[in-house]
Amino acid sequence: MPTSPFARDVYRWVRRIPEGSVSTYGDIAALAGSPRAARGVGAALNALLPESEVPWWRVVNRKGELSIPAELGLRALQRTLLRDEGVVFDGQGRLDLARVRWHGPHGPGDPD
DNA sequence: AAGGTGACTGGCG
DNA sequence: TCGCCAGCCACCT
Repeated sequence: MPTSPFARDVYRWVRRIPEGSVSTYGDIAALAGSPRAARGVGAALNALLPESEVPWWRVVNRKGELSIPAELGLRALQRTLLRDEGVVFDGQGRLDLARVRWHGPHGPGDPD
């Protein structure tokens, strides 16, 4: 349910993140055409939450951490969903972006 | 319709 | 790397 053209593009790109991979707010913002709208990506994802078909849990911050607020157990849910896809967290609750980061539509394995 | 908020980031010490 | 800070910008009153 895109409420705006921007949100529609955000969902569109997030849907392309492969299972077992993640992307960052900044990367999605860039793909959506607004490189500086990383916060906007968060706002767009926040507007859909509960059981959307959009894999919002595959979006993390630039440090490989979960930015979603811990309240409502959403943080734990995201961690669980990612773990179930095989995404590994290190001892500091972060994931190795160099290894699980999705390289976009032109990256290996996802030619456009 | 104007102003506040925040699931962000890059730059700098 | 880490913490802090000031832009940024889409969302929601």
